[in-house]
Amino acid sequence: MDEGGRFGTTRVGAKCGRWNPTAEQVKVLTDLFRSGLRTPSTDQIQTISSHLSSFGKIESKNVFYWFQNHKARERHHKKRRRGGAGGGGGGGEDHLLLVPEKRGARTRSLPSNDDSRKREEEVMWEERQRGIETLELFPLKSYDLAAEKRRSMRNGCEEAGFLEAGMDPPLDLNLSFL
Amino acid sequence: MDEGGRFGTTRVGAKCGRWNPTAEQVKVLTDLFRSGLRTPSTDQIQTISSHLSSFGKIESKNVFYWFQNHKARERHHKKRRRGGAGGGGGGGEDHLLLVPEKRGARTRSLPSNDDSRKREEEVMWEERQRGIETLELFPLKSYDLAAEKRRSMRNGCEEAGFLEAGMDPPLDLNLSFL
DNA sequence: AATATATGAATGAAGG
DNA sequence: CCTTCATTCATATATT
Repeated sequence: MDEGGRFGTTRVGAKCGRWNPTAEQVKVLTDLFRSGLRTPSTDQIQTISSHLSSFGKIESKNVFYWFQNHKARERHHKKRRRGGAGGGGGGGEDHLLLVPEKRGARTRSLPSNDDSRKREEEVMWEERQRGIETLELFPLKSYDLAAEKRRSMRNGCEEAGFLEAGMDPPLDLNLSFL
Repeated sequence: MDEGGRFGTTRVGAKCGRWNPTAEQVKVLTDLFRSGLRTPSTDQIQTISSHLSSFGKIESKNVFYWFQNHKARERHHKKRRRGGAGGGGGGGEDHLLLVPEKRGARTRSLPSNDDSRKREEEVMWEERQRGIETLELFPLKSYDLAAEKRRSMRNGCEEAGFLEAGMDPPLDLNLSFL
């Protein structure tokens, strides 16, 4: 059937688990995207979400994920371009007035002139790596916890399946090693 | 499409190129986080990593990234509210025994061994470390430890009525609000 | 109904 | 720390 079922607040598959954008919401989001907006700031997300809430339930994270996904897929979507299905509804005519968001204007407003606060945390990690790499090989201490578990695979991608099957993990959360 | 994703214990199906934490690993990390640990030191990272290696392949950087991501996202989830995800599979009780670190024994500062290189960045970190030195006791807010794995997705509709913010959004499609 | 595709949601990894 | 990219999982929807 056509996607006509998802109009207004009467969406066919509108369950509670997952946000199902209405056609209007998608349209606005798409317009914003086509206008150049790719990574909205927190403030913009809030604003967009508030305005889009008039068309149905929506949260800020939905807007955040939408742009995140749309941007990521727009780039990797050049190969298998297929008809718009699912939420790709659309079809509508409306003009959009959007002011182009300047890149770099985030909520955090990182001052560009303040270079003194330029802490090199990357270096921090690099230094950490150096120390860890040389330490990770030899045993640190003795843990009774290590003897508790009998892991079957330490090498390879597939882990064991004794965890989530419904049984409790064989370990007791004794984290006193810290 | 292949849907053999997270079945059983871990997210089997993921490739080996990326760390795929097991349920136990996530549980331990979550417990540590709940205990107040936010920015583990190098020592703590390597210790945690060593212990967690019993449950599967893991590297120090995985622990480092996990805490970084978890902290950042936990903060965002304050506003973004997460949807139906994991469901707290297993989720039993978790008794955590954390030995408070000795005050003054800065985990980050390497002992007066022969550490000749001391960056300024570390000083910045030290002041932050002080925050977690005295965190073992005060109760953290309830963290959603239900995000470990998604196995029980048969959750009923939790809500459908409470929208955030007002119910009187302007109907104009003018997106000049940005 | 079964399969395929689109897309929402989550998170590991990395950059700055 | 904060922001962003890349992958992956999970599910709604379309198509056959």
